[in-house]
Amino acid sequence: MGRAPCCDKANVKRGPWSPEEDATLKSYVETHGTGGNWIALPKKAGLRRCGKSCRLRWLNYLRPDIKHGGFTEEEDNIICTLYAQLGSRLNYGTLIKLCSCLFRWSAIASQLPGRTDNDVKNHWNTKLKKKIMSGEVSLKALTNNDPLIPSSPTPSLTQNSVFPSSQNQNFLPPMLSILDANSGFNNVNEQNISFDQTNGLYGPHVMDVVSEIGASSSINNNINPMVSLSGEGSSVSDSSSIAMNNNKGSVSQPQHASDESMEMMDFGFGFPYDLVNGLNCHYERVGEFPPSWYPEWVDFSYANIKPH
DNA sequence: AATTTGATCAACCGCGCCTCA
DNA sequence: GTGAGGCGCGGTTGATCAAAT
Repeated sequence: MGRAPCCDKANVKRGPWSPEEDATLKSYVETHGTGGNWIALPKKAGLRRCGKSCRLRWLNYLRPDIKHGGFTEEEDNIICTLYAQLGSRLNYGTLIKLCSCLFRWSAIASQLPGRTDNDVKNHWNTKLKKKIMSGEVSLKALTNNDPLIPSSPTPSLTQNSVFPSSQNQNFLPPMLSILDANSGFNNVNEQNISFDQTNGLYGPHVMDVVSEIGASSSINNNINPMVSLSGEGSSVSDSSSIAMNNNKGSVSQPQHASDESMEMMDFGFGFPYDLVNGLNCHYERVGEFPPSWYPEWVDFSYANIKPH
């Protein structure tokens, strides 16, 4: 039995908004505000629309500070830069996808005044991704001097965090740190995972491990991987942790190897395997991703990106 | 001129998380 | 502590328009 629908779908209008509906919604919100209840708003405003639809229309189109039109080159750069920080972290995971940790377009959008997460997402999927694939644009990590990056690592990580401290010269990059934490996965141990810090290359076994995660037969059935991100979706986080959790059903873990393991090769949100592989599993541009920088990278996503 | 293909983006959808009774 | 209601998120769909054939 699924959840109850948020509205009576038979009696609400769907599809494109008419200018009259826009005017009604805009006028109502500007006069009365949302009242903290989008579900009740359409009835009060006299609209035959779902509350969620009203909210989306307001946030993505009618809000007074919304920017319409093409993205500037500067905005593209910001998106690419932030994607390199946040997006690639997601790619590390296949794993993270497994763990239901969602990539946050809203975090990127929050750095672009007047842009919505929907805008940024569409722009990325339709234009930037293609530019990157064609080599026209490159994903570039920020430097430590970049104003978007904290000047020093924020004290946000708990002692239980699997992410390494800046002082640890032998840490693995994030993906392997995560893998390493999930000791329930077969073949994940110091003998068969290697990372050449001089050349910035993962050892050849890494992708085998990642692929293995996509196959339920290789996962210890008693263990459910879970990434717990405190503050997710609400406010700035002051801690983060990655923990193992045995609660069945709390985390989406593939139950059938075939489809899920194939899907794994896509690494989430349409990022082709080859590109992800190039970016994350072989640090050909190691100069742009100095290993000593990873801790800040990790911190950054939790401590400095503020949701709307 | 007609048709097909591709690009764009507004809108919908389902689901996880949060709040509150 | 629990469950319902609501919010906010990323993923996906589909309508529309432009370009190509």
